[in-house]
Amino acid sequence: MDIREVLATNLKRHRLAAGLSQEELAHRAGIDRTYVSSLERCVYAASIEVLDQLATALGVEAADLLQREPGGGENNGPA
Amino acid sequence: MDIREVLATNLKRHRLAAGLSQEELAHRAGIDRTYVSSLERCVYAASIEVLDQLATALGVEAADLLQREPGGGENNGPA
DNA sequence: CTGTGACTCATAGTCCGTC
DNA sequence: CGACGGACTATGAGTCACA
Repeated sequence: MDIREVLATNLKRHRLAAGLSQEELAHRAGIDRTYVSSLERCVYAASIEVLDQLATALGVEAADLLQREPGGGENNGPA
Repeated sequence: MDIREVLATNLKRHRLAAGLSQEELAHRAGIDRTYVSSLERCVYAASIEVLDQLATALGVEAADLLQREPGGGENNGPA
């Protein structure tokens, strides 16, 4: 599982949990609306700088946005 | 406190804890020798992709490298 | 409100050599 | 082994128009 997906998933989860639209989050984080969209669609591997901005705008820690889900991208074996 | 400093500090701490040189870590993470040096000197704001590579090479989670130190750049709140 | 292609600019990331 | 500068390439960062 790419780290981008982890970020995209967590970003969306936290954004929805905060009851914000992509536009609202983008506005709060001081970044472009379409950029947030791109991040949630794994178009980019964000730098830690925007990661920090996003986290602050969501009221969480940067590390929270990189927390991998136990069972989310679970791999059932090659068989 | 810049997020870069947090990364630089944690990166160095974990690298030393693992008993690795910058060269060794760079080799294990599959990234450039001088890049690790630059990261520890806050020259760049790494993307989450290299962050993940570094974390894996160190045997920790990407989120661990972004964990802020309580007491380092402590801010007493906006109030 | 959100996804997407296209585009420009900045910088992340590599390679090389030196101290 | 680690800091450092330069040149280069790949990709992230930021913005617009349209569906």
